[in-house]
Amino acid sequence: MAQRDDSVGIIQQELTAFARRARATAARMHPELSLVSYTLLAHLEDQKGCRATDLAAHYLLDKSTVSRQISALERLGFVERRVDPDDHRVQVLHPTELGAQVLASAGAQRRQAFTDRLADWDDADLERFAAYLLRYNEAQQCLG
Amino acid sequence: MAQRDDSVGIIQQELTAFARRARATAARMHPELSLVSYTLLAHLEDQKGCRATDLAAHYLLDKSTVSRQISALERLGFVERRVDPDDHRVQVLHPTELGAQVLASAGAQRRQAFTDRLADWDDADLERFAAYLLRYNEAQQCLG
DNA sequence: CAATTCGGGTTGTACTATGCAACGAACAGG
DNA sequence: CCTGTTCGTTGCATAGTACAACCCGAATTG
Repeated sequence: MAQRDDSVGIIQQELTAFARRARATAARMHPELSLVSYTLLAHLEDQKGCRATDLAAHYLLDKSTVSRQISALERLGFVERRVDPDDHRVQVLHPTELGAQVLASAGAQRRQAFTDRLADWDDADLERFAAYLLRYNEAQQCLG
Repeated sequence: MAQRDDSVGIIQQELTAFARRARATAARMHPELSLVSYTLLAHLEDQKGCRATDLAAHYLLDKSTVSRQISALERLGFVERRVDPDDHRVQVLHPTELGAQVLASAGAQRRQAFTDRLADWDDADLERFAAYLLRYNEAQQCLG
């Protein structure tokens, strides 16, 4: 049991340390797209467009926060709003061509940074690490 | 190689998703100690006291940010400053008794949340996951 | 149809976290 | 001493965030 507790403690500590540095790391990697903007824009691309309310629900953010983030992204020309013809309250958000490019570029930089950092890992370890993270985050989703 | 790239991509995505939620999660778990305050205070306890500059270097923060965070923690009575007798520029920071209690309480809540979330993992998986996270973060340190 | 409620977004306000630049204080070496 | 370096604080600016109050359009209901 002590061994198990140790493992949990390390996992807690190391994930916390990572989270603590993530924002600054993102800012250094791609200054043009903050971690928040990156995740919102990536979600829009994944979902092939969605509403501001959906983003708020998915990232546990207040709708006002999302509204401002989207305004900023629109000002930068990274997202565009399309009013839903069936319900004029709703704006369906999509990345613009430019937004998609910037997102791809930031994504490539993130990917490269991770590739470098994991360069000396062997394939089997990488695969298991990826599987563990997936499993961990799936469990987290369920807690709301 | 494709398999390897997939693994890297998943690791990038899942760590990003975790980071994105960490702040809000911490706020829900222990409202009296934000993620930032928690990590700084925890580091002080781990290191049995250290300088503001050390905290800044470790967490990639500006020294002014650390200065203000420490001021806030001092105002709350969670840390105390001891001027180094050998160098009057330096303040060695320590958690107070109260700070240690609050830290222990927040730590217990974090620990419990992780224990719950990892309840159905077997010991060997936990140990390997912990080892992977340690290895990952060690590599990150070196890039600083 | 009119009135009410509901859902999606925006805006006002306030607060926290953060960085950069300018500074002050103290040490270190000539 | 004078100069450069290190540690920390403070002034200023900015981003991210929440909450509450609001507006607008849609749905419901009497």
